[in-house]
Amino acid sequence: MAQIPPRPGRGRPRLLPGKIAANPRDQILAASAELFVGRGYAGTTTREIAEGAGLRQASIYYHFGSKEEILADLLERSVRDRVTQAEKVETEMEQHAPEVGLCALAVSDMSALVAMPYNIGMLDRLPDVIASPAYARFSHLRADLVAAYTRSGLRAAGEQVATGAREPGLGELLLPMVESVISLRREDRIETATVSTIASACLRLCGVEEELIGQAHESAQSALATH
Amino acid sequence: MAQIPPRPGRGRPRLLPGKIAANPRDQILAASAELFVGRGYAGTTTREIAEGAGLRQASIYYHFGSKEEILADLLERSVRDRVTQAEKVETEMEQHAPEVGLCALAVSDMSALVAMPYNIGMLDRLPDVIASPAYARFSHLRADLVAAYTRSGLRAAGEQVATGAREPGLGELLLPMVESVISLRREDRIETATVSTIASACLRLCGVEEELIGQAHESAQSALATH
DNA sequence: GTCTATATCGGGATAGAC
DNA sequence: GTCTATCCCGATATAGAC
Repeated sequence: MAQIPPRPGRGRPRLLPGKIAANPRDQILAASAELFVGRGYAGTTTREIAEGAGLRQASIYYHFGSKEEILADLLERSVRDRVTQAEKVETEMEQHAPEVGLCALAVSDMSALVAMPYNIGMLDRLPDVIASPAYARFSHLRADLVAAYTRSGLRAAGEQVATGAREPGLGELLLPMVESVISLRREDRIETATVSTIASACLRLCGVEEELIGQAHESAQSALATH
Repeated sequence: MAQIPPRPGRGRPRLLPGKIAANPRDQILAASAELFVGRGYAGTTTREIAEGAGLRQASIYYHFGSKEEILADLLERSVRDRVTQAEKVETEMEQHAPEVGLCALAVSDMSALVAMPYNIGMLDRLPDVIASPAYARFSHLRADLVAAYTRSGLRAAGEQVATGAREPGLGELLLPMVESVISLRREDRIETATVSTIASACLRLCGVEEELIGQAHESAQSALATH
């Protein structure tokens, strides 16, 4: 916030100049996100985080009480935003055709995933993260997300698909597919064609007929744009 | 510590009686598999492995040179078998209809995944495993698997699907979906209905028409049974 | 072949100077 | 607010008894 130029008054000068984020707290979060996703939570050391954030290992503890607290912060950011956005899209799409709603949900969720720095959307799929006490406080958000996909999926699904997909919940099939967008990223970017392909796959998975898919895309796109 | 006097013999008596596996080496592998998948590789300690295998931490090093060597063993088992089986199924299905081939590939691969103890099929998706030097020696096998799915998928795909799925490779979409069977397991068992649902999803993803899907299942099932 | 004991190292976290 | 220095614990791996 109130950053006085590098005048060495309160606190020593930072070891490295700032990168993307302005304040050190966000730099720590950014570095942690990258490392947690790239090496796992347990596989990442606070020294590596410090190096990535451009300060010393001990300085992290001025901003966070523990390594786990960093994880908790990242987890909350990554999941909560997706859930609120998913439910918002869901209600906005009630007036549209079922397959349009599902398409919009998938597209907007993938956009959210891709917009997240360093693929932190996959954080809550890592075993060491799930095993962490920090995860328990956010696991219900994940369940909300699955539920949203199940609802949208069942609306769009043809009959034979809907009954066949009771076990497991349709959302548990759709969500991994949507989240596969994460591993398809290259260098922090994603082709819009890839997003379209995956969204189409979701519709096909629910048995939406081929002719409707293309149109659902356009409808979803414009519906999302207006809001 | 040190409250029980030791008994002499060729090697001291094991701390705990054997569980599933007969020999200690397999017990170590089994315990490691469960722990690696449940807490990540870096998040698992050799003490925990030892406890799970029913011996002392240091005794592990009679059977394996290092923790990483255990990981390498597990990685090789889990991926190699899938690749050989996938390519075998692929050639056997050349004479059948394209959608039957893809269905058979998906079903047999899921069977392999589910047959693996403790979901080790997901091992090579963990960041800390991928970051490990042990992984590099097997990453090409993973690529072979993706390639097999891409080939089978393109054969089965309708035209608009095939062109739309160039980027990313179709296999990179199909494989995560097939592997989602892992997280849908409950207590080491999986409903055959779940496998069918996912296989159907693969066919739909490739644009196979709804009427053909049911029959493809039966054909694939019987074709797999004869071999 | 498994144990006990321990060396050695690395990681998270704290204390206190500036 | 960041640093240096260090504590303390836990983790991997080794040595050697039995």
